[in-house]
Amino acid sequence: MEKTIIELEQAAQTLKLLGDKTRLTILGLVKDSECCVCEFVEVLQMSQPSISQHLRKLRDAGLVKEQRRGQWIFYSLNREHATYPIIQQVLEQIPDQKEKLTALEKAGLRIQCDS
Amino acid sequence: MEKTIIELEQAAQTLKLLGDKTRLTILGLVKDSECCVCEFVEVLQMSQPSISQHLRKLRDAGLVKEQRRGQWIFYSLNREHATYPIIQQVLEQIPDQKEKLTALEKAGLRIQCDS
DNA sequence: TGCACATATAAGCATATACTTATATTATGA
DNA sequence: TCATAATATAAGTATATGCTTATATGTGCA
Repeated sequence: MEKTIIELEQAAQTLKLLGDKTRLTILGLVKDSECCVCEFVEVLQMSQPSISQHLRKLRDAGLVKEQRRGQWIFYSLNREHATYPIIQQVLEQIPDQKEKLTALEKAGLRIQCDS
Repeated sequence: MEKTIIELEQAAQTLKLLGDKTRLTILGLVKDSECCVCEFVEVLQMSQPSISQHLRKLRDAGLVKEQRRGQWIFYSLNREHATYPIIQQVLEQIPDQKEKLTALEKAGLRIQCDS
């Protein structure tokens, strides 16, 4: 496997974004499945504008992709990003966030959308 | 090899420290060999107080260790830190900083101290 | 067309961050 | 003991950050 070296400046930018509990959790959540804003709000127990602002930073940096489906906007991890290898490594070393989504599911709060 | 999971909060704290070009370079430098403050100043072309302040943050978080030898204080990577695996992975994915030290050496500015 | 929901954006504000300059601390060596 | 070198710390300041509340935008549906 070819090893790609990530420019220091770009690595620092990504690491700065990862260096926040909220954003790190968001990335941990989208690692496995895409999520919409209201799910983040529910899981993280934060205000909707605050979540939106964090998502915007992640999206502006290109770390996540957004896709509108009906009234929801789903966010997913951008695995094509130059710094994705860093994100991947980091996410492997922190607790899995999946259970938080299954808890949502049990509470009937998971958004299932196929429009 | 046992895989250790790093608490999200602690991971975020370390990532925040890594998310700065200066500190990321410093960690890249001490990855291979310990360095003293004046070497960082030379390599990074920044003021001494600024460097010292970055080093303090890294040391307060426990990411680096310091050791006085005569009038110099040498800094090295703390490989016992809980989040060291993250740091290690990140440093593997950015350009090696070693050449900057060899450049210093050629310029006769490397501190060699054995007191 | 109009209302409700999901989301984004704007503006304001308190705190954090990363420098600067000035000064203190510690060690060396004449 | 004094001057110098290496480093740390303090104080000041401009900018960045992450929230808040208020409002705008876009979609679905009666």
